[in-house]
Amino acid sequence: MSKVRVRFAPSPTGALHIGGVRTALYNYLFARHNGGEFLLRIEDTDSQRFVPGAEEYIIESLKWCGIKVDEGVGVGGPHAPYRQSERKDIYLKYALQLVESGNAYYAFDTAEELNALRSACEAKGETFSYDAKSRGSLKNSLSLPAEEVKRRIDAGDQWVIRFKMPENENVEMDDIIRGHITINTSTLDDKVLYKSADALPTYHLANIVDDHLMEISHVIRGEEWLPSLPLHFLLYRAFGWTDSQPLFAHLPLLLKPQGQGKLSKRDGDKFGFPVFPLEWHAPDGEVSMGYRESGYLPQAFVNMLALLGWNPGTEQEIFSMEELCEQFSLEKVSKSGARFNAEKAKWFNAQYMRAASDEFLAGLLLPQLKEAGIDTTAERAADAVAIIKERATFPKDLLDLTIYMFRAPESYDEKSVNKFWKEENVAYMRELREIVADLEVFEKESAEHIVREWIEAGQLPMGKIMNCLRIAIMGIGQGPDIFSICEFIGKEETLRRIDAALAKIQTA
RNA sequence: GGUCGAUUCGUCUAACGGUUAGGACAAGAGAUUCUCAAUCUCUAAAUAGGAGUUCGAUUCUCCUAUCGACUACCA
Repeated sequence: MSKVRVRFAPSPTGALHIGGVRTALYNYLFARHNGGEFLLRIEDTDSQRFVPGAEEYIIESLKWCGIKVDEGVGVGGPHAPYRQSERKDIYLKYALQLVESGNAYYAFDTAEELNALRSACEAKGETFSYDAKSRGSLKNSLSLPAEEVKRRIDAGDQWVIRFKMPENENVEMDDIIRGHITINTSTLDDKVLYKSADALPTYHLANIVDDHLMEISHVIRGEEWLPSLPLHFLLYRAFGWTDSQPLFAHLPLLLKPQGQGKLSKRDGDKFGFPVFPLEWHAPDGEVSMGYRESGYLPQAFVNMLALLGWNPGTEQEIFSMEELCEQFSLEKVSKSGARFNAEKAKWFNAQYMRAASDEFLAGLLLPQLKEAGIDTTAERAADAVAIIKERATFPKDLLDLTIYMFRAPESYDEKSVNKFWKEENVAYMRELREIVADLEVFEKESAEHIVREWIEAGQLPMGKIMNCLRIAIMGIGQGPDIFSICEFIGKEETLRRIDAALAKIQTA
């Protein structure tokens, strides 16, 4: 097999949604798995829909995900340029080649004329199609005399080049994911390949020409392209490139979490969770949230996305990018569309949070502490994080989970106080304060041992005492092991907080 | 409407014609703990329907239903 070369070829018409990111990811994984190359090509042949900033957004998204581009926009390469708008000069030649070989023709019908025909047909309950049946009665180089065609072109009339779809021919195609597909050309129309108005090709032509020129070996793209696969097969044949034609794999679509239809860019964040990898500022001022800004770790995001439509057939769920590269195969991609589960996405993030090193998490916590007016060292932050990291789903949870380790409570949770801070318990707290004060070694294990002995010896109410201690130290009724926190804040601070609680809280 | 595609627990999915149809998220119950999470254990939960092929069908074929994509001088 020739070298594996795949491409991700988005159109810069807005932010890349997670379906697009998944397509890029699968292309990347396939390339890595096969020792091949991953290219990024920008398909900006629609000048009408171009959105400023979209290309930068795409590049930044891939970077954040850890998807490295080997060749293409942003990195260059032997087939540069990789932006189709910068390649516009090369497409006309290929379009004309098709006209000369009889596979395409000039058409002069205006958009208005065609729209009128469409509405007229619709009114009759029919569908207009520019095809073998209708092309003879429309304005094109097949129906018009040669002089007329020449005159129109010379006069600067606007024209397009359309593919001349063969009549009643079965196109036999193979798709790596979907298997064998047969389509009869009679159901297809004469697609526009090139338009003189902006001297730009349409997707179909540009795509085939560039994939050929860039020596693409596999086209891995969304299922929405399946209906145009026969056209693409026929284009390869018309150009005489069948032998070097890439293999195709059409990925199942990502569906809207609620309602119906495929996920789209316009879905923004109306579902209460992001559909974009990064926060997106649309030109109209609308801001949509991103996975990055919502606190997802890129590894968790990639892991979650990889499993949406693919799995290796084992029960493994947590994969590093390296493992994904190693195990990915198109044969294991499922055929049906996937609706994804926001809860599971959170679960993945929590898994990566708890697996992260204390130092890494401390790096996330430190700025939050600073914001809260707390100055501490990276070591202290790492120690704090070690105590609570399996309780965090997102980086932003870290502050709430550790704040009481750096700052004595300013108020005490009313509900907990009412439940536990009773006269008899407060008496125990006074005793406990003295036991703590007498401790020579202030360390979790030994302190806990001594306190427990005291409780057991006096057959005291363990739960009540511990909860009161928790209220005094943390101000709230829940959290991690209380002795770990006491050890963290130290003996002096522990005593200070107990004294403060004793002085400040009214008995319930 | 037409063409194509898809259909396994609520969701993501596993099971190269032979399994008590497996796992994960979510849900429920229990264990554990000083509390809350986490963790562990358990429970409930699915082959869209109907024909056929076969000794045997989640798996192959056909029909129906449902869902989806496409049906632009958009990608």
